[in-house]
Amino acid sequence: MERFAPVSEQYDPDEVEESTFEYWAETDAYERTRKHRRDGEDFFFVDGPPYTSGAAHMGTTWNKTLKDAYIRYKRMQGYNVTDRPGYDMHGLPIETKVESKLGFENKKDIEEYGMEAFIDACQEFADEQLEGLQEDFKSFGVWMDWDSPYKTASTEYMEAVWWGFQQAHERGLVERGKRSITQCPRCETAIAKNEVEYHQVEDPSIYVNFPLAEREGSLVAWTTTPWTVPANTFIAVDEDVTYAAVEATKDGETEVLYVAEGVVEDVLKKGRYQEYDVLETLPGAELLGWTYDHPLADEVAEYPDFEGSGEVYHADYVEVDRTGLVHSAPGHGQEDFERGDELGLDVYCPVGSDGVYDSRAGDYAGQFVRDANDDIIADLDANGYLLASETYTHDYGQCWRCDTDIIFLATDQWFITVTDVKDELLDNIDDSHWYPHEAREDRFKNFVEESPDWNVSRQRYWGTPIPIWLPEDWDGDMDEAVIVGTREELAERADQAVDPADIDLHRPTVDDITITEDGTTYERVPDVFDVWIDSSVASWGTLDYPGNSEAFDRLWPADLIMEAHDQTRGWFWSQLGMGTAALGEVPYSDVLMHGYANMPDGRGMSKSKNITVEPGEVIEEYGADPMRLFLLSRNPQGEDMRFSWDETENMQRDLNILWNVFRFPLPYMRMDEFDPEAVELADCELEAVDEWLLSRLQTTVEEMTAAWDSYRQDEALDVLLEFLVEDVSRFYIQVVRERMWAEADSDSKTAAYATFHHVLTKTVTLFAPFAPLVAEQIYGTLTGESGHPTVHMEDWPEFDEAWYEPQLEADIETVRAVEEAGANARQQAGRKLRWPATRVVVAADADGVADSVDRQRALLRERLNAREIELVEATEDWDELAYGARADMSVLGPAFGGDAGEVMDALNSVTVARKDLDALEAAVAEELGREVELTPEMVEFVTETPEGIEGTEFRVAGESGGVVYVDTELTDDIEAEGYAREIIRRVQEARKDLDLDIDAEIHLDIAVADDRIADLVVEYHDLVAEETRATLADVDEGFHEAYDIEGVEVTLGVTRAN
RNA sequence: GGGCCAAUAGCUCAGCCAGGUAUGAGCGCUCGGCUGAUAACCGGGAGGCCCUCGGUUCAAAUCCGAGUUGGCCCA
Repeated sequence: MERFAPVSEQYDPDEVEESTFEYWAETDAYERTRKHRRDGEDFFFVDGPPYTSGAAHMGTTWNKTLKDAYIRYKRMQGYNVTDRPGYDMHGLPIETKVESKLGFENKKDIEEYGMEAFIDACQEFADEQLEGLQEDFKSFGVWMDWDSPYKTASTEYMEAVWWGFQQAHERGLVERGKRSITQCPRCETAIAKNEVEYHQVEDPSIYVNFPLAEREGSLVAWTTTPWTVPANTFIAVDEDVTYAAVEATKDGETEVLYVAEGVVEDVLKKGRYQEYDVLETLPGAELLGWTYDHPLADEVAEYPDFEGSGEVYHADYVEVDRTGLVHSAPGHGQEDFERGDELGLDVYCPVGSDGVYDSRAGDYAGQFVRDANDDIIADLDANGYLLASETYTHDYGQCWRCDTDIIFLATDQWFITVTDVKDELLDNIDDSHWYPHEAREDRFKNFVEESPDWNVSRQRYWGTPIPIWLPEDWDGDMDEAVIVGTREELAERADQAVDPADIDLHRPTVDDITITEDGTTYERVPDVFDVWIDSSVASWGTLDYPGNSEAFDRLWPADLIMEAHDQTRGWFWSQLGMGTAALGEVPYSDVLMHGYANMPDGRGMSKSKNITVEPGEVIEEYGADPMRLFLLSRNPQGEDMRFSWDETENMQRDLNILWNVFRFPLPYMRMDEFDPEAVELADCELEAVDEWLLSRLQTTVEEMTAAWDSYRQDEALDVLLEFLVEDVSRFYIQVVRERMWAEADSDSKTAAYATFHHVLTKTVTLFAPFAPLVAEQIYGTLTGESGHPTVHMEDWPEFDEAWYEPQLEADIETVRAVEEAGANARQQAGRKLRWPATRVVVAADADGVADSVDRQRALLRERLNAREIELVEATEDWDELAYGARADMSVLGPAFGGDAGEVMDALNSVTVARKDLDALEAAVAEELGREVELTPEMVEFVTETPEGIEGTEFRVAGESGGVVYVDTELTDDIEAEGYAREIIRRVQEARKDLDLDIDAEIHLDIAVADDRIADLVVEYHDLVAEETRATLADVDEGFHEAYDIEGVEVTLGVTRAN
């Protein structure tokens, strides 16, 4: 880019985006930046892979923006950053999308269509989505290695999964087992707990009598799943609860029922018994071991009838609710399963993976379980075991993909038994640093402590095949199983010819491979891994390990990962588990856990409910950089974000200020052919404000760096924007304007140019990680050929002690406070800034303030347009002042106890003529109606503006600074200058209206209607001429305009000279 | 139902950990000013049951308890 080239008058995000993207492409900016840091210290960042279905939403956008910003920051600090993006491409969500695209209803349709073709369709779908996501991420300036993302569906990556699994196996952490799992009968697979969504459904609610075998009466249990009754194995009671034997009468017949004492009346009412009699009460412990007959023994010939079945046991999950006895079927319910496991009971489950009863279910065989509910209820009724039947609306789990009601089944699944290494997991957690720290201590540790073994198997197609080969009559001994870890290993052990360089590890290719060793042939189990397993190995999968070990040896474990808080139990956890199971270590060092992106009103975003703010819309409305700035201005540590259109607009305005600030000096620098390379800042004759701005830059750099390094880029941005808006725009530019405008070359002007150029270049460098697009444009315009090809190759600015002047910063802070108060006082006096004040009196409250004012008198005079600055030291009083007092409650509270508030009010309301404690006590006593004893520590005296003088208090660094008084007395000279400045302003306006270049010379004709004023103005003709680049002359043609200035008519004529 | 987090001006948020008058900040609103950055910039003003209820304390936005609403996670 050409240095100091003219730029558009306004910040236009669209234009900036377009030209920057073009520039990046032309110059290979990304590749060059990476190359530039090739020899830097390694920084291993790992991208948490987004799932490849759908476009980037605001949450993903926030996440990627944060990642991009931190990667850029780290690069600027010299690191060689790993920035490979990742995509999570396997799993049921994509399968169901493809199924619905192809019009499939269930697994059989897939088998008919052909597994290979179906998997190809899934691959194609995932690839398409991946491309869309990449384009989304690029659209807001993210720089990652888009040309070679890691894909969980790639052969290299699946191998990384296999390897990790094999490592876990070698540590003895893989086993097959029956578990009660949540099954989607449509998808015919187990689904993870977090994939279960809860909806309100209406289910049967039945009370079933289980007839006691060895004594009279029945046990009454309640259930909402009649279809689990065939699998009833035992009845659970609470041994510490009291139960009642009740003789109940209905329609002349009596029977004995056992229920918890506390619910007798409720149950009997449900059963519509007319009378009842409590025969006896007994503790639950006495019921233990009682036996009963299966209520569907006739219908289900092969009902659970084995050692220990049909008995009463204690269980912790029993509550005195409904009946106080719980129908338990370990083949279905999860708690039932666990208790049955403890009791050593067999697991009986007469239901297939599609939710259809098998032959063991007798009369119900072939029926879908939920469809059998009515028959079962009818049969129970016919058998005389139905006490009551009604319906019940409750939350019930459904498959997140297809909304089918889930069922609980005990089936054979593969597990990684992370519970065996729980202590190691908890130890390893301490090796990671979490931001915010509490998330690790509270949320994560709680979760890990309570987490069960991992069911890693899914009975599906589009996933990494589980690399387990089993002999035909396998007995469950893992030593007899073959677990393959790499392609090479597979090629070596397979019976078939396998080319490791070429093989696709997906089903069905691997399904056909067998292994024969020592005369035994092994076949692969048909399952695939749960998709969560894929991403759990990202820390080595992203490095193509084990296929390639160089990067792994050098980089692993990850230096940094960052995701939202839902990943606590997701990716943060799965990586810890897999890292520990496979390598005995936590695979990441730093974790930045951010929040969720919510709607402006605080609701969660939801694509399906059409409650979203789309990143594309925001970019279109306000631009990519403003959106990024907004996202990066939010606290990234745990807290949810509310998206705000208004705040995004504000960011655009702030960038417009950046644009204006940078644009301001360009015409002058161009005109004077300023060459930043030829001027050494240290050799310039810097003025105080220049030194001040350079010092402020150091402070800004230091504060920003500290914020970045503690993962608070939002605070860094605050500091930067404040520096830009407050220091550069609102102060430095205002002060430096006259120096820039001066016609003649001067050391002062050069110093201003050099300062400005240096500060702007550094400032835009500091902006680079936040707003990479506009930063690039500005940087290019400031540096031209002399800088790096891209701002993103710049080093992160370092704090430079040599330019740091804290005293000067404090001085200017005081100057600005005084200036602001002075402007206020002027306004009260109705005196414009253009009219000089004869004097300004600063009555300081503190020595430091007085010293600062004293040192900066010249600057203050200029800023306040005052002829004189008078200073009243802190130790002095100004005769005409009155004083008030302010209470210090930290002293007053303990001293006065309950009366403190009252004393405070009195103190605050009185005034005295002197800063005198006795006088104050007297005044307070008067106000309060009684004497109080005050100490100097209790009060702070404050100046108050006396009548007749225009004064305004000011504060410095949160402390009272003093009062600024403006004397607005008019003299001839002041009037003369006032009018002259009014004229200058109007001439400047005319110059602009006439579209004159800033260095164009003019002829100026001034006619003042009032003779006295006309004479006064003549005194300032030189000033007017200089400021407007004018020669005073008669102007007959061209611009003529009459103005009313303070009631005096002034006519100006302006024309271009020559 | 359980765990974690949040609630302060119209909006977005500081302040809370280490209790002491909310001079709260920016934006917005409004009135005024400035004027070769000008769709920029500066000053004044209005605007608060600090989510609710209890407790601790001389004193609570801040600490504690219960609740409400929202977010995430787990049932």
